[in-house]
Amino acid sequence: MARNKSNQLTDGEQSIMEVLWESGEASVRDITDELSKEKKTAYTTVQTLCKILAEKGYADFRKEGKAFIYTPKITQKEARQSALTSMLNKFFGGSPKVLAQHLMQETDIDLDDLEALQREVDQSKD
Amino acid sequence: MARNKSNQLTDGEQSIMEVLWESGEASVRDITDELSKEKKTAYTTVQTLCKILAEKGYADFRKEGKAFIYTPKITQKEARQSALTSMLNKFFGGSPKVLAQHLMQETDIDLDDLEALQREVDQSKD
DNA sequence: TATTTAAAACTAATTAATTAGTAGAACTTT
DNA sequence: AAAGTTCTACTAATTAATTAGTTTTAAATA
Repeated sequence: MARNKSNQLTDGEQSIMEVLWESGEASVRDITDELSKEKKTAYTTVQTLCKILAEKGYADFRKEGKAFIYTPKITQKEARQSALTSMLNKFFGGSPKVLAQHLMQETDIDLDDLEALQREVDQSKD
Repeated sequence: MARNKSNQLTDGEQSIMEVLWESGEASVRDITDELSKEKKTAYTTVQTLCKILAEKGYADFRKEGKAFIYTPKITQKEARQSALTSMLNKFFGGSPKVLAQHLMQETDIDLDDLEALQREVDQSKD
């Protein structure tokens, strides 16, 4: 028997989505060039990953000339939500409080920051 | 070429660590029985995963009679820290503020809760 | 139009992860 | 001591993920 397909973005998928979120849309060539700034990446590697992203429903594509242009199908916000929920359940017993506690213990975030964030959150609800 | 070994706990590894954290130590039999309450799991599956956990440095073992007894080598807190840091970098651009914002938007946690947690955190620092 | 170029399509190799069966050793019980 | 139990060790099958080479196709240009 074998593993299930991960519903979370893998590292490779993530780095491509990052480019798509940043630029709105990008060809395989665009993505390859962008990723290669960080770490030399083969065109065909990106091509394969893009196809997988489309299969998994994270990206869409259209043909323009002979090249495929990919666009993100989920927003960064949705990806973050999904990641947050998944890690909440996996590591923190589903308790946001336990996560928040760790967050305050292990990062430089403090109450003032949180208050400011709360105001932003409240405003965006209107 | 192929993927790297994940430095994060996989789902299978996680579920075993959960048992070890809960009970302090457990034989393969103990773990198998515990996991099988949730989902029938073969003894040898647990055995394989335990071996991997030991290889990866997440668990220790000692022989008692003819059975191996496994103990956690990292604490749940350490696993949470590591997961938190990793997701912070992967999904939230390393920004705890962005994560906190999502946390307040998408869970029922609010500022009062966070203030209470902050007090606990402060106290534990003394 | 022939050649070059660039993209997709196809192929491939490797390791991790998941799940579990089988063989064999050692201990227990009758 | 023979039989049964239970554990480890070994083996194995399958899919996901990662990375990229080779072949084919189509467009651009000389």
